[in-house]
Amino acid sequence: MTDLLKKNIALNIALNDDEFKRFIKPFRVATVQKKEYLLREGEVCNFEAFVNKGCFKVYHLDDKGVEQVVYFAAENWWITDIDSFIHQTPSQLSIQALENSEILLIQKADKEKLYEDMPKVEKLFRIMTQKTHVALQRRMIDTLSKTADQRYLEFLHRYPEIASRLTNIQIAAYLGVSHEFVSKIRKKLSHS
Amino acid sequence: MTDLLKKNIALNIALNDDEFKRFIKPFRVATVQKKEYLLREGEVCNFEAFVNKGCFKVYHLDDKGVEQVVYFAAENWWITDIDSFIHQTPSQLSIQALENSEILLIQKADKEKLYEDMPKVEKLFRIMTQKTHVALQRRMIDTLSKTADQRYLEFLHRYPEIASRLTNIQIAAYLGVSHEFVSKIRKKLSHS
DNA sequence: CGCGACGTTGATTTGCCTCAACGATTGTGG
DNA sequence: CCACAATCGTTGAGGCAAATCAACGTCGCG
Repeated sequence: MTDLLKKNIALNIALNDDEFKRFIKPFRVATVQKKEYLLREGEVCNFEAFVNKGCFKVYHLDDKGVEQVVYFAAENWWITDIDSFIHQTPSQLSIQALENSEILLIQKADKEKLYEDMPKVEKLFRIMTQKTHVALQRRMIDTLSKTADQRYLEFLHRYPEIASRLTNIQIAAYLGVSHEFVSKIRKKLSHS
Repeated sequence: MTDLLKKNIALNIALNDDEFKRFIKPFRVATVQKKEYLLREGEVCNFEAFVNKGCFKVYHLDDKGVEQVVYFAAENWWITDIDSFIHQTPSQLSIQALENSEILLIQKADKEKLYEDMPKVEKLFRIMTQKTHVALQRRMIDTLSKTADQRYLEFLHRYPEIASRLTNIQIAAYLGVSHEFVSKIRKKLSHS
């Protein structure tokens, strides 16, 4: 149940068995059905979660009702609306399951207790946030400088195992283009 | 010399005078002339810096030689290439002074010593990275969903004191549009 | 003064959107 | 298990946002 999380953490810091036990204690397992929401726009996000199984989209709706996907989270990813979580303000994002999923949930208060009790955890989340930030910075540069064709290929290449589980519509909402145009990109790429 | 930094830190954590003294010790003052580089693409970034005076751009050059500005940093901002800094790999970014500037520099090794000696510093930089990440996430959403006109206005509104010190060309490189188009946006906005 | 960086404007082109129609696939209730 | 609805994918026509290219005026600075 917690093996995947243990491996995930080991990528960033070393915890012995006892430390991991203390770390894992405040987490609760939850199952989420496809199309269910973990968070809806306007709610305050008071959790962080690790995806054990399944897939989620974290997205924003603009004034016209168009979706922008901030990120997808499949196995081995963490999900939260970091803005709402930190400031405890109403979320501008929604989080929805794209498949029947299983997650490990921790509440904000419990996470802060972990920070206090285990300095290593402070370090762990600092490193995780830094890595996420680096990835977003790269995506920002790509979005500013590359065409939709290039970004589509880039996305397939970087997240092949996630991309294969997504619809064109979902990928389009990540790239910031219409799904019709994604369809045309695929056609162009297929015979070339 | 270090007053601005002291205030900057106080926004995120509380340090007493002794703690601040220990914190500030590894920092060195440096002056950087306009157009000088703090970091060039391909170099490894082994510093982090706090801007006391002046202004910098952190940017990437794409294959065609077009600039994308990742962010501007004026007084009270921190600068580093976080990717290169963390992984100690060649930087894909450059950092250049846009004005004669003064900064407080800390080397990577010294920063890591601070993390070890002062757990509060670990927390400080975790919070700072989180805030930066939230801002970048918002910018990502805007870039995906809004027109250049809207993003131009948004930029002026969010960073008025920085925007007024920048050329059209620099703002264009931040928005991801041509500088000619920024000129046309300004014209349109001026008589409306 | 003269040069280089910046800003403006117009003509043309291109990337991508919008709308609409239709086929394919998936899901669901009877 | 099938029928039918809903969702998804494809394709085309037309339009708009923004790029590109080119020309020219302005400003600051060595």
